Amino acid sequence: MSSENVEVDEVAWAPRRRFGPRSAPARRAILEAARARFAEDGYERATIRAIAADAGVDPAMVMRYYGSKAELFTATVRVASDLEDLSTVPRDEVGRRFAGAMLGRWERGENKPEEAVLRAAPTHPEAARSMQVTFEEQILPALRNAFPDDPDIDTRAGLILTQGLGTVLCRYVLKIEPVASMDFEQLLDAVGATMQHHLTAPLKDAAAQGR
Amino acid sequence: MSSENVEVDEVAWAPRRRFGPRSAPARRAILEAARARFAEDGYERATIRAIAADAGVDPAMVMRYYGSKAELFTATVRVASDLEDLSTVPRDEVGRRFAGAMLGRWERGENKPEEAVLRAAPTHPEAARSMQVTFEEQILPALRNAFPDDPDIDTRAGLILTQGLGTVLCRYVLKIEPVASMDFEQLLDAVGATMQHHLTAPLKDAAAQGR
DNA sequence: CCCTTACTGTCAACAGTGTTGGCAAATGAG
DNA sequence: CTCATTTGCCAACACTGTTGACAGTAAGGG
Repeated sequence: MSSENVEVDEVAWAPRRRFGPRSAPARRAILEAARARFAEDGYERATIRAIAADAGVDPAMVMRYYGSKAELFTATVRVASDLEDLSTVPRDEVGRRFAGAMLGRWERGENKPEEAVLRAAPTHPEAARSMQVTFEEQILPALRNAFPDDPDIDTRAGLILTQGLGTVLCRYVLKIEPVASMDFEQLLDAVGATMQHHLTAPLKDAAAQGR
Repeated sequence: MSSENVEVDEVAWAPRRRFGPRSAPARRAILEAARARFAEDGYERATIRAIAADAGVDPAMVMRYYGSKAELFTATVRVASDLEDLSTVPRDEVGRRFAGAMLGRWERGENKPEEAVLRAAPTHPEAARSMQVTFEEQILPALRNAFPDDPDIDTRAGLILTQGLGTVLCRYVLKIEPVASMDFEQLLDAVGATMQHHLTAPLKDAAAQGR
């Protein structure tokens, strides 16, 4: 391999590797098996060998196609969750609507990738960062759209996240009673109310630091 | 069903076997090193070999004294969190006081065992169960004491847990902005208010399908 | 046709993990 | 002293993520 012939096309950090179309079925099978294993067993307990066995390929192929276990994980959690438009919702109902959108997916079980990343986040910084990105790209714009004139909307969105993530964690991940078995409508009512509180209640002045 | 053992030795929490007092320093060193490693690295990334190296003992000694990595973990998270008596607090201030007690420990960094168990809980069912026990033995009695006549206090305590755990998760574990860098007093005010809401706001009737 | 080249797959190996059992030294009781 | 128990060290096992060498395989050009 001569040096002049090598094209240094943007491979610096690009996750884009070049593979022929012949391996597409194998790659897809790997991704599918990884999604299931990660969601069910969590990041650490899901082994590459098990994923490869589920997909019917050699473990080395997983490495070849996805680089590492961490990259395979990030590939599985690449999801575009479409949050409904909240700009037309009455301001005193946004909290309830947001709670319904967030909890509803978990209640219906349409949350495989999110469950995987939430289970991995506390011990895997990359997963935690993925949650930060999801918050900034999904939740924050939706709430900014609903309250375009509120200067504190970012802080309020963060507070809403604490209530939402905590509910999801207790009910669907840790399964802590009585939250796990609580009537969904009752839970939705309470969580929606506190989210609404975070959205509209006056915030304590924190300008003491900005002299 | 109370057992007769009243004296809980700091070190003598070995599974079944009895060990001589000569190994007490080693056992204590192991427990201390494990506490630090589990809190900092999480359950899976904290290796027994590293814990043994920190404690200056052979990895096999960890197994001999604590049986397994999981048992060592449960030994480290045996914590008696002192929750203040809430029975004398005015009813409209319990939420704020509880938020201060829960978040204050994390803000001051007095939370090593809790951080370890919270990081491990999403992927380790035993850790999740440990959180259930903590909720039942610490949080629930304290709130029952503060609201002895409320028949829904268990449900309300669960709702409070969702707000509390979510806040801790976002701010101290996942470090999601803007919650992580938010002014503590402002955060405490908002979280305390929603906890108060969970405590005193009317609950939606869930008896429709209950009977 | 063969030859070249890149892609696809298989296998073995490496360093690291939790865990186990064997064996030597130390300690204390008789 | 002898002897049994405790304490510690070491090597090994099965497993993990990861790497590299090697063998088929499809495509394209002479």
